[in-house]
Amino acid sequence: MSSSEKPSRKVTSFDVARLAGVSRAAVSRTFTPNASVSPETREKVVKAAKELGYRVNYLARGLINQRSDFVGIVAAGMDNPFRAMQIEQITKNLVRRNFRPILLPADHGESADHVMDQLLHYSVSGVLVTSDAPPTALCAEFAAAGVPIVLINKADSIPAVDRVVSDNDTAGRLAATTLIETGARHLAVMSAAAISYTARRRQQAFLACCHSLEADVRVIPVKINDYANGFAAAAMLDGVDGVFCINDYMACGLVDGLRQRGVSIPDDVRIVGHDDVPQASWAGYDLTTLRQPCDLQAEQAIDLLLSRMDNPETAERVEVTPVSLVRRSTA
Amino acid sequence: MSSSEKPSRKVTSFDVARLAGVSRAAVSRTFTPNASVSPETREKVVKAAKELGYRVNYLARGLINQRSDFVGIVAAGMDNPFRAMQIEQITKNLVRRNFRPILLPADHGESADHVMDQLLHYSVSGVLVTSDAPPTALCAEFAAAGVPIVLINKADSIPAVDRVVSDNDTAGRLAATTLIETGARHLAVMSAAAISYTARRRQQAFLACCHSLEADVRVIPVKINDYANGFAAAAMLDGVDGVFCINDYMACGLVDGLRQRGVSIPDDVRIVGHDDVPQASWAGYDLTTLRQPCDLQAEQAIDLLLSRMDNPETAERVEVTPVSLVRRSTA
DNA sequence: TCCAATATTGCACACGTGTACAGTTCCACG
DNA sequence: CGTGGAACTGTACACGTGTGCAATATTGGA
Repeated sequence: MSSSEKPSRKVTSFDVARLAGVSRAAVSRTFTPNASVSPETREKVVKAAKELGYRVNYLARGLINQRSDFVGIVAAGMDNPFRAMQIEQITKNLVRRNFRPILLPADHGESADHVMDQLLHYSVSGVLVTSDAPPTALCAEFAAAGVPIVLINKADSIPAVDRVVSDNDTAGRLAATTLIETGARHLAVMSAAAISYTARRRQQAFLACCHSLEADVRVIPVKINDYANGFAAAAMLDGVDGVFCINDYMACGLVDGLRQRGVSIPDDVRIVGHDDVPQASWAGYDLTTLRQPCDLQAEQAIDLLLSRMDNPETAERVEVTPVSLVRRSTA
Repeated sequence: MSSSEKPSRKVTSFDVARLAGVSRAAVSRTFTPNASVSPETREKVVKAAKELGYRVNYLARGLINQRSDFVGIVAAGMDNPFRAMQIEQITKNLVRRNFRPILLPADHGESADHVMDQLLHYSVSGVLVTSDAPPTALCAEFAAAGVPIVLINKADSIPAVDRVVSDNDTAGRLAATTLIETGARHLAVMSAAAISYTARRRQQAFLACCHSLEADVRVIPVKINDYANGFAAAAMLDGVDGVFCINDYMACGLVDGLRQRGVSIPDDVRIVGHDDVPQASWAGYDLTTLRQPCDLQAEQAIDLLLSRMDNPETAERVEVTPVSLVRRSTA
């Protein structure tokens, strides 16, 4: 009201110290956990701070602590709903643990280099990579610079770089057995194996399982694992009566493409997807799919980050998260 | 190879200066745009920097420049695909302009306070708010602290707080005329007007247009503008043959709900959505909808941010982005 | 050759904070 | 009352950088 302050300058710990009649160190200690301050000093400081609207400058704190509470998230393909789920889980988890997530979209391959390079200018506490095209060399550089880095669903084994990967082998096997069990005899797997480790791995496991069961199986290659490619692929399914789509995003496209061609699901063609994105449970699709617990993945990835912050010398670790079959109406 | 350096300590401009045989100021100037350095000095510095793997510490730079290149993004309801589009556009635009987006999920109302409060500890260059529940008081506090803040699709007019809003009035009118034009006679609008300014505004415009055309119209209130509520609302449509869904996310639910009840679209019920999310163009829905240009919104929001950074005293401004009708098969 | 104008350089300070160290106060116990 | 210890406080330095200012080197012209 009457306090018509002009906040032209940021208020610093000096101002608070002066107003509270204590040393600046006392102010610092008041806002530092586990520091030694007497109750009355603390009270004076808190009062003065509130009056001035003081907030600790975390950048300055990070400068001296060599640790900034920032965590970089490198993500590509944000049109895929699963990516959105991932990012939501990761950011929420980070914020809950008092980190600040810096979100870096890295779609065009070469831009990932540039974008990740930028991160090295901030003293990020760590980096999470969910991109499909991570520059391996750059990851190694982060590790060399002492920045903990965790890859989610990535291939490359890099010294000192931890990973969280979904159980793709079980996924491929469950997909195959479910399709066969529900009556499919001529199977196929749709994936852009060339550009995605995850797709490659699931495809291999699926094929291996089919072969061991002596089932007829073929590969339907696509360029990108997205809706449009799934939709278009509906035209290339002659004779196939059971398809494993490497992700739900593409599976939705396939379902729509098949329906448009008058193919009945699951009577003519059975479909199993992967990820359990929200759309998979929508009544319009009701996809049978393999759920990937992206909340758990976020949790484990950040745990790995923290653990490596404490002792950076550990050998690289791999956490495998379980998949679970969600039976719906497409298989 | 042979250079078995132990990078235990961060390399600073001192190290570079020593190796290059120049002063530390020369190093700083080399990496500062528009600074005066001779070509040969610059070359020596660049060479030394590359050899040591030196990177400017942006936190320290921000400390002295009073300006970190961080921009906070406060977002809620990330399950809505439109939010994902928004976040993708905003982050890409920010990165392109050499800012670092800090993504803050703020779902549970009171947590928005806490989360935004955290931002004041970093010298963020600005804040973008897309949340449906923005703490007005806190926004004012940011403005008072001299932090530029832009609201996207928000209601409150706050001194020194700029806004980008979609043209909700035109949206409501276009929805009404399109439904009537395609044969609907008993209209309805579905929205959670209580919790969302956007929903309220579109609903008002829709109702006003219906009234002026003397069309029969009613309101179908829902709790949240999401898929599940849209799906459930399919049971409450007796007599209605044209529905304006406040967003596509909910419209998808309504479509699925109606189909499950054997209602034919658009013969029995016409539907117009809003946002033009990816799913609206999926063959399974093929929603007639109102496109909101979220790339343009991101561009304008960041423009406003920059412009207010230069002169903070400007009166608050409002940019209205156009909507365009996308005719598909549901109306 | 000499001078003025310009370009470049280095010194020193500033940004806002955490914390080791030494000094002070206080309390409990012998 | 004396003493040891614990609790607290303040001083001073460190973190890594940008930049004003004065000093110096360079250039151009007469």
